[in-house]
Amino acid sequence: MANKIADLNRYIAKKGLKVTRQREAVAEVFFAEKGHISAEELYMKVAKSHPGIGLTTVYRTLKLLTEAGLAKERRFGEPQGVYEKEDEDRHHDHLICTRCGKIVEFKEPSIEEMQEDVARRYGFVVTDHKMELYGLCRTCSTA
Amino acid sequence: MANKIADLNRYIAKKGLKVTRQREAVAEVFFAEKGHISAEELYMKVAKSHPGIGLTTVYRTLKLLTEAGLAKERRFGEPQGVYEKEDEDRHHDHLICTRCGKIVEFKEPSIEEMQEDVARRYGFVVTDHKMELYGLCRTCSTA
DNA sequence: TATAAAATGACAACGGTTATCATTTTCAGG
DNA sequence: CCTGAAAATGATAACCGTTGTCATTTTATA
Repeated sequence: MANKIADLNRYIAKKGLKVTRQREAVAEVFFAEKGHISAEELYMKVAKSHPGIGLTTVYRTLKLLTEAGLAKERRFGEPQGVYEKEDEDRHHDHLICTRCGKIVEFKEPSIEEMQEDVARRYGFVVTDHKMELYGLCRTCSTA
Repeated sequence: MANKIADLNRYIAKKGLKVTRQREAVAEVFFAEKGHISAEELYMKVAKSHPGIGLTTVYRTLKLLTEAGLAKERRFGEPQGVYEKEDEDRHHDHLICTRCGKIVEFKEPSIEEMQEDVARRYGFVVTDHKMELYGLCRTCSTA
């Protein structure tokens, strides 16, 4: 967490940019998040501890975090993007409940292998992937 | 193709809606398409043979086609949505070249099985899924 | 053919995101 | 420490894809 901030500052230094209170505030709240968060949501959470920080700055910081490889933007069907932490433990996929909106992350290494396999057959070199399963979670399917 | 139009008209009748020249024109161009097309692109193609048809009508027709189960909206990371034909041969996935933008469709039944399996472990009932592999196509990776 | 219901097209409005720009802040170098 | 150039900020306007509005036209049923 503190090291995440350090990672960000290292990236900032490397790019000749500047460390600011606002960036640290946004990054801090972002890294404290568990799952996925939209720019708007993050903006409102940040506002609680650091009022005055603009939505624009939140967007800019999220873009910076993404460039630094510390965040990843996702889009689950809707036009609104959400961001998640990009940690060492990457390449997870998502189960999305279409009724309550719950999102569960999972990993399945054997699927990865199969993906590589398929890609090879079509002459592709895979650099990234996205897999989303839509359906009903336990609660919603039994209710 | 003609039967696609027939399908659409059947859906229109069932819903108590009305068959119009505009809808047929949009549907015709849409069904003649090979891969994925955005509303804007479709609008421009339609304009060639049927000038005067508005972008709004194209959007409305695409929505209608989607409701009828004849089209499917997709979003490949970008905010702009694209539409593809939804044929009997559904549940295919996508390989997307991040350099040239080429999109290849593929099917891999064994991946489907695995998806079911994963979902079951998390108590989910899967109704739909999306899998996208991003990378470089043969041309782009060798160039 | 008259009529009610629905579709159209032009345009405004919307939501999420990005650009603009004057002002403030950071951080070298002296 | 200062000073100054480069960059960041926040307010706001603009943007883009998409949807709503509404007066007018078209469809299809009686």
